[in-house]
Amino acid sequence: MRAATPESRRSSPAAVSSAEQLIRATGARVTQGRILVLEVLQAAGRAMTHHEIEAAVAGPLDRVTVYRVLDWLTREQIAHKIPGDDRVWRFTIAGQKQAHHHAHFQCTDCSQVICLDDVPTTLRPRLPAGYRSAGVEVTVKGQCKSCVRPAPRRARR
Amino acid sequence: MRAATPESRRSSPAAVSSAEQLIRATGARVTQGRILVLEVLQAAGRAMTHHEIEAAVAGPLDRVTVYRVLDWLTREQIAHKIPGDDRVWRFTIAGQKQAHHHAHFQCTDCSQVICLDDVPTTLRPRLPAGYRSAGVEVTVKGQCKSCVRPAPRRARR
DNA sequence: CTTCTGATGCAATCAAGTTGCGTCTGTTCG
DNA sequence: CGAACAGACGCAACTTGATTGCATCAGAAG
Repeated sequence: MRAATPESRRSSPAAVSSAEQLIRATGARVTQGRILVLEVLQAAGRAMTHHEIEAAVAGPLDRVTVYRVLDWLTREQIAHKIPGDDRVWRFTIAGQKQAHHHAHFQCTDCSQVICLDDVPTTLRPRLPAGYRSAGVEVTVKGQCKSCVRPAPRRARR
Repeated sequence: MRAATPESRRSSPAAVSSAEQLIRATGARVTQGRILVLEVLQAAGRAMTHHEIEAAVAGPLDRVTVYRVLDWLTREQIAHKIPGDDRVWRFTIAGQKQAHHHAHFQCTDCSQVICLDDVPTTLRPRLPAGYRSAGVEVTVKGQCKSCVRPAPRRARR
């Protein structure tokens, strides 16, 4: 799975991930923080909060750095920033099919967010005169797999 | 438009509003704070932040009281709590047609939110196995009337 | 009018997120 | 390879929307 990069300067055996390539492609600096955070996001199949990401990152990365990396990833369109019902941002890797329209699912019990890729958000709502639409966000509310049957996991707050 | 209430104990000429009736119907106490906040929400045709509501209320109501009234209104299903892109809650009166499905519009410039009542949110997205849907929220992103043409009003923050 | 429950006001507190600044480190260039 | 520079990082302080504890006040019932 080795990529075209000439040599791995890092000792980690799983080095030169697609994360690193993705970051390098932007032309910006390829730093440890960016690689680690992006790898975490890629590994997770769901939207993660800043807290979760910070905890999941291997090396100890500063709170603020994680915020800044996430902000940068969002600006670079690599990640996607989602407002939740608990006033906490969540982030996911922005896949290509999620370019303009795609839907999210948010659990009303544990606030977890996942992406729903196969939702045809073809509806074109009628806006009041003078308003301009730039896209539609669809969020399905309900209970996730983990909360629908067992005792609901309450949101961490 | 006078209601069945025997006597208005308040000096305000426009007394015994539908707000007061609505609150009385819940069986809970009819207090000044609740009336004032609900009247503000009813008068506004859009979603308001806590700040806006506090400013719009006539008598000086404590910050915390406004929070608590809004919380109560939301629990009572009279109001509707909307998470925005600026980490600020917004509230609207929950009309009957907005019972389960209805859409919001949020301006990407000034963060203002309005309700779109006539959006047929008939889409029924396919969820992963084990997930249970409890409703769909549709949010249209774009520019509002005030921000589409003149210099954009930046969000208050 | 009295009583009682629950709403209110005030102050303190919380937590997610942001900012300023000095230091460190990728990257480039010689 | 080593120096130089811009940009990223770490730390601490700060901002702000929202929440909580507690003493007091005020609807509603009797």
